[in-house]
Amino acid sequence: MSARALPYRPHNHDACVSQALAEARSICQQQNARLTPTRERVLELIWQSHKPLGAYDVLAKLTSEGHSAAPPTVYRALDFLQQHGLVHRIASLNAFTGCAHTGEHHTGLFLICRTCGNVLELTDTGVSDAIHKAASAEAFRTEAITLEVAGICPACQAEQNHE
Amino acid sequence: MSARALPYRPHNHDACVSQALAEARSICQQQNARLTPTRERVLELIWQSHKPLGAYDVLAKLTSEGHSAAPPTVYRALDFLQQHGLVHRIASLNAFTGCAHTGEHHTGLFLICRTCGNVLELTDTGVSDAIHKAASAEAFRTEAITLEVAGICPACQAEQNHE
DNA sequence: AAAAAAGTGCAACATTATAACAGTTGCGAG
DNA sequence: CTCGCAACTGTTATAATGTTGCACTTTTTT
Ligand SMILES: [Zn+2]
Ligand SMILES: [Zn+2]
Ligand SMILES: [Zn+2]
Ligand SMILES: [Zn+2]
Repeated sequence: MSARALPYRPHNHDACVSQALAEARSICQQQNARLTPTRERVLELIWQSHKPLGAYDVLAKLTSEGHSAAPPTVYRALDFLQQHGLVHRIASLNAFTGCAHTGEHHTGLFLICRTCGNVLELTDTGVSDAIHKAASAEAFRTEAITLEVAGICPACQAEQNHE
Repeated sequence: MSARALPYRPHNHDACVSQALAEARSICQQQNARLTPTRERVLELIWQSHKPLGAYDVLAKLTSEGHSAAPPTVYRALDFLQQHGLVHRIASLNAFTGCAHTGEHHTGLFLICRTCGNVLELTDTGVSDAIHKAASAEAFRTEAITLEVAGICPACQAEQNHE
């Protein structure tokens, strides 16, 4: 089989972060949106790892940096980032994760490891076609899809087998 | 096209409720689980309509009936009902809906109308096969799937066109 | 009947998210 | 330039959702 996806193996995560920030700047410029320091910092914090971060986790990191912040600060930044497709909210975790497919106008499928907490975002036309087809069969007009798969990632499966 | 699914047309909803309760009794008996009065009443309240109900909505109805209840009462009943496959939690709404496919050991796909709030639960092997396939391709071991589709139901689409 | 297990009531608390309003900043029109 | 609007931010308070811990009761098992 081919190489594991990034979250499942050691990698230069700083590259993930700087690429995400670069794309964010580019996208905001295109869309005439202001990626203010707070927003950029929140995005960077979200990208600290491939584990989704709760709004209050972000808040704690901000305040620990001396940033005088309250919940609305964080939620407003997260709303902005979601609106511009830079982060996703994981409904089953009440947490946020950086978008791995910015600009692609995609329907994300999230693989959430319940052991290590890492999340891998996929896009899969087979899946989204099947969903649209099923919805259409009921004459339902689809607008948004929440698709979150919980389970065990390959790295954690290997861990388990070594025990 | 064939007849619309139940939530999308007038129907004898009392039949939905009594069938759901009958199945619940049968399933609990099979599984040696105790469908106590509180649990049964919560299930009945959840089935009051095809719109998901929040835990605190259930709580309000219980207390308005004179039942001395606190949040844990409701959450415990809901946990029990979920455990036995009698209700589902809709993560994107923080709300609960009666299971329309009890006993089938299924992966639900929920079509959620953002206008009327009704939810239709489907099972679709095409969809779940596609999801399992996508997860397997990443060597991910799937345990649970959250799949919620937001949009406009056929009934509400018709409404819009009449305006 | 005694012991164990499952269920319930209750109080307190934890977590997640929003409302309302005042102040500030960036930016274009005149 | 500077006035004025729109977007953004800070702050306080509050709403909505969910959990913990413990004492007590009911049911089941032995
Ligand atoms: Zn990375
Ligand atoms: Zn893992
Ligand atoms: Zn019905
Ligand atoms: Zn509708």
